[in-house]
Formats: sequence, C-alpha cells, structure tokens
Amino acid sequence: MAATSKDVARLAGVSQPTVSRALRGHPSVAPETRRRVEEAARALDYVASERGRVLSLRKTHRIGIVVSDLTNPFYPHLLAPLHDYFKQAGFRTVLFTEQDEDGPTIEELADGSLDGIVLTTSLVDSPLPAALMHRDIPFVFLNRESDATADSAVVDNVYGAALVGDLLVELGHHRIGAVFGPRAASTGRDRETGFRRSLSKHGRSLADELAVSVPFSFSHGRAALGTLLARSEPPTALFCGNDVIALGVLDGAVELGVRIPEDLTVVGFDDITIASWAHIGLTTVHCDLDRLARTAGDLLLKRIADPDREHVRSIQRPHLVLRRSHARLQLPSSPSKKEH
Amino acid sequence: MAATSKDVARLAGVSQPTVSRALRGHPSVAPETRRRVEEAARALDYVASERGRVLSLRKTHRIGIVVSDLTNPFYPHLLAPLHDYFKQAGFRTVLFTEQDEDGPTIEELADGSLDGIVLTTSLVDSPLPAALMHRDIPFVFLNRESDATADSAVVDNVYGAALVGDLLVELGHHRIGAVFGPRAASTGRDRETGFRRSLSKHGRSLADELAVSVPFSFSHGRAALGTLLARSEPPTALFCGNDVIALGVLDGAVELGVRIPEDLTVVGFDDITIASWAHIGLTTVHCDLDRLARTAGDLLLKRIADPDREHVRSIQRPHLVLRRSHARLQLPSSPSKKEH
DNA sequence: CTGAAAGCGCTTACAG
DNA sequence: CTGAAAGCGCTTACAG
Repeated sequence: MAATSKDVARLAGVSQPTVSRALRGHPSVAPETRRRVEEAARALDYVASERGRVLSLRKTHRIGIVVSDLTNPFYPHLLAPLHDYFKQAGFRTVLFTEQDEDGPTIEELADGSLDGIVLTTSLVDSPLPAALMHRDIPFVFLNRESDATADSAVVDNVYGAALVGDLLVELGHHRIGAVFGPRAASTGRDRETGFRRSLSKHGRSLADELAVSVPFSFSHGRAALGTLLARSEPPTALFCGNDVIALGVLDGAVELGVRIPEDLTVVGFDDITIASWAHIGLTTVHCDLDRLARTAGDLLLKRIADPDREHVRSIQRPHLVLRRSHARLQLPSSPSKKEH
Repeated sequence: MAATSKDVARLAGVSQPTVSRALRGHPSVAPETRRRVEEAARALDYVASERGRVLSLRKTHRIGIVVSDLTNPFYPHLLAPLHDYFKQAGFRTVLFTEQDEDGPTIEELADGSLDGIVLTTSLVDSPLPAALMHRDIPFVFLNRESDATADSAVVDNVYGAALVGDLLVELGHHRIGAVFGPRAASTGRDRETGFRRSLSKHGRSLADELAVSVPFSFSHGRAALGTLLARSEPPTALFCGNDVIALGVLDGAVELGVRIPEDLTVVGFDDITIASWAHIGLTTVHCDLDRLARTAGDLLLKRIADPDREHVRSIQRPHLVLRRSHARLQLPSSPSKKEH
C-alpha cells in the first residue's frame, strides 16, 4: 500500500540505495540528485518504513516503561516526564503494566523490540531484573532498587521517612501508627525502616497493632484507617507509605467523621500534585519526581550508548512539606474516647 | 548478541525455516523435530526477534495512543482501559502526546511502526485525521469527533450537558455561569451547545460575562473561578466543561473562602475517580470511560481486520450523578453581597 | 515432513 | 557521486 524506497527510486530515476542516502542526508549525494529524490518522495507521500530501518540498524529507538497500574494516580508523575524526556531524545515509549503475577514476561521484553527498559514497579523479588541483566538488555530502576548491580534513580526513602518520624515525635504524639507500603517493594521497605529507626532514636516504638502494610493504593489506605481506628488504643498520628495511601486515609476520615488534623495527623510521602490541592493540604515528604524520572531516563540512555560503563545509583534527598494534615497532639480538647 | 533462529537451527541440526515453523507451532513439523528445536531454543535463551517478524509479516501489533497531556488526571481513565484491552488482544501500546503545536507528525504515525491509532485528543481542526485517512492508516476517535467519516466512540455530550442545565434551573438558579472547555475540541463545543440549549429551553440564557472557555485543565478552572466571581453579578451555579476544570474550581473556592455548595453550585462532566472521593463529592455527569475506551479499542481492531467495513460511531448516553457540590438556590440566608 | 528460495524494506560497506 | 551486493532476522509459499 504505502510507497517504498523502491517506488521513490523508480520515480526519481535512481537506485534504491540512493534514495536512502539522499533522504538521510548522506553528504556524498549530489544536490541535484537529492532534489529529485526529495521531490519524488513528496509526490508519493513516502515515509521510510521504520520496520525496514529497525531491522537493518538493530536499534528500535523504543523504550519500554513498566508500571504497575496506570490507574494509580502516582504513575503519571513518573510516566509524563519519562515520556517527555525520551521523546525529546528521539525515543518512543511503549507501555507495560505489571499487575499481580500478570507482568510482562521476559520474552516480551527481550524480543528485540526495545532498546531499553525502565522498571518503576519491580518488587524486590521480581525475576525481571536478573533476566534482563543476563540477556544484556539495558534497563534502569526508577524509584525502585534491588540487589542487582544496576542503574537506579531513587529517593533516600530511609531519610525521608525518618523526617516524618521526627516530626510526629516533635508534635508530641505517642500513639503513633503507620500504614506502610508493601515490604516487597524497596520503597515500602525502606520507608518502614527509616520511620521505625527514627522512632527508636527518640525512644519510641511502633505498637504492632498500630502498624499495617498494604499495597500502594487508595482503597487499601482507606480500609487501613478503619482497621487502625478500631484498635483499643487508636493512633493520633499516622505515617502513610505514600501519598496515594494517605489520600485513601483522608477519604476514610471524611467518611468516618474523623477530623484531620484535630483528631488525627496524617503524613504521606512523594508529594504528588493532588497532595497540594487546597482541599487536601496533605503534609508529606516531597520528592522531585520529575527530576527523578529524567535522571532515570538519562542513566538508561547512557547505558544504551555504553553497555560497559559503571553502574550508577542516583539518590535524591527529599524534604518535608508542612501543610494542613498534621497538628500538635491536643490532649485536653480531644473529644474522642479519651475518658476510658 | 542475542541468539537468532540460525543459531538455534545449527544447534538443533535443522534448517532455519524449520526453527521458525517448529516454534510457531506449525502443524506439519514432526514431534521429534519440534522437541529438538524447542530444546535448542531453550538452551540458547532464544526469543524470536520481533524486528524480523514484523518486517516479514507487515504487522507490528502495536497501537499508538495519542493523548494531550499525561499529567492531566483525565487521561489515565482512557489510557488504562485502552492499554488493558489492547494487551489482552495481543497488541502493545505506544504513547504519543499532542501538546500545543508539538504533536506527533503524520510522518511519525505513518512510518509503518503502528497497526493503528487511537486519537483521544484531536482538536476539531487537527490535520491528523485527514492525513491518516489519506494514507489508509486505521484509526479511531475516542472521546472526540470530527467531520471525517471515521470510527468513533463518544459520549452524547449535548445530552449530558443539557442534563446539567436542567438541574441548575430546577435548583432555582438564575445567575448561572459556565467554564466551558475549548471550542476547538468537540467535547468542549458539544457540551457548550447542550448546556446553552437546555437553558434556552427553560427560557434562560447564559450571560456573556458569566461564560468563559478554557483548556481542560485544573489550573485554568482555578483561574476561571476568580474571573467569574469578580463579575458585578457573580454566578450562584457553575457548569464546568469537565471534572478536571471543576476540580480546579473547587480548589479555587477553598482558597477564596467560597463555600460549596452553599455559596456556589459546581457541576462537572466525566465522573473521573477523584470526583467521587469523599473530600470532593463532585456532582457531575457520569460517563462510563472504561466502556468508552474498550469500545474504541474494539472499533480499531475491527477496522484493522477489515479496512473496508462501514464506519461506526458509538454513542454512549451519560447520566447525572448527584453528590454534594450542588444545592438549591438559597436567597435569604446567603451571606454574600446580597444587600447591594 | 523439511530444505532451498524469495521476500519484507531498509542501510551500509564496497567498487568503480 | 552512485550502483550492485549483502545483510538485518524473520515467514511462507514452493518443491520434493
């Protein structure tokens, strides 16, 4: 259907390779020849087939991005800057989701259709990184880590979560709770570590019954709030494994008539856009996700260009953003089940 | 680097085409041959190169999805079901953004790297649809329309917006305002038409100074609220071109101390997930975006399978979802600038 | 049942 | 400066 370089060659009265050279701007092509070829190409609406080019060049200029769930409001914060970065660098973005067991198989990623891969979602025990490594397929971890020696762009989650621990203690809270993310994710695990470490540094600890681990989702955050408030000694402050969980907690709070921050302090992690909406005003740990994503893109492109370079782990230091979802513990005025 | 079918052939002691046949499950291959080939393939970690396959088969099993802005919280509602639908049908998803003038060129979409394209974002005057049509590249409009005879999956926007007009009138509002979407988008245009039509049906009209058109974005919605409230006769009810605009309006309201719905009724369109959060409680027009996206996917795949079939326009009828952002006009108790 | 041949549409040494 | 040749890695008639 579509015209090929042969058609253009015939029309321009040159050989097919000359069409290729002329259109790619090869310096040795005579100006007049180039003109004729360009004219013929235009006449035929010719666009060089990337199918042919890709097979010939062994480069696809395509990057795979693996996210867990497109529905999760966290991912656009990674996907958008990643896509823009790659687009500008002349690469296209192919989307993969890795939900439950149902992730992309190594075969899908290793069929030569991708120049490199961004893993944003891998669980600590995912077999994908090792498999990619074994096949020498360039990839980078974004917001994730693993034991594998690989490129990664991450936030210092331990540090960031400790900031929250420090804050909650300083605000005078004692019944501190946590809705951690999954331990199988490095972000979930590291944020838990940092938070616990901070509490023990201050001589506090996290009561077992006030700590849960849930997937990074709105609905799980929402449900977790109910669970924790049903404890005999419910928390007055809650660290959430990320903003999406915190948003769920906030939502549950409205539903349950729990006032934020008077009855409950809630702190998230990531600082996604929604956290800063006036309605929401979530106090959280700010990560520069745009920069994080671009850094990952950069690492991947460098790895593609030079497969043998040293692996680098780029760590970004986050900081607290104080908004309206935290408050000093108010012992006297608390209208809840204080008198028991 | 990676093993090719030739390597497998050598190891299995067969010809290269036999490897291809064996691995694709061609019925004529002898069981014992197939076994040997499979074993060799496994030993070499062989995965058939999709670069070769694609050139040979003239099918890429790749679908391009064009959205305007990945950052906009609306798009995941289309992207997620689209991606899932295509994935399940054996197609991959390549992402394109079309922001401002900076959209994908027809050359990018016509280079043979895509089997079909979903346009979710096209402005009425976009040259893309005509160019795709001219080149016989299968595509479908999702949540968009144009004059082009093409497949499309849309919501009855005129009808949905009229529902809002009816509601506002029935609630007793007279100073009715609107933050429409862009007229250059069929959704923006049709929702404006439907809304105006409903008002005139009830003998009302929209004061010019109470109607603005803005891009479908949070920040524009936010800014528009300020603009409209600064009018000499500010509105008591506001129709928003979509939920994202409405969310911006809600955000501005918090900032400006405008109470929703006591001081101002706000109604959106789309019913994205956030609209139903307890915090938000946005009254809006519900569209089944999941179904809409799957319908579009379906239309596109059918078009790919049969380029000559009749074009179909699938129209979904939306309905109102009453939540907490609307209220009956309360003349006496209004504490605002009533006494002038 | 399986091999040899041709072809998908490019790019890039290699000659001349 | 440009053509003929080879090759990228598959698939699929075509023979046998």
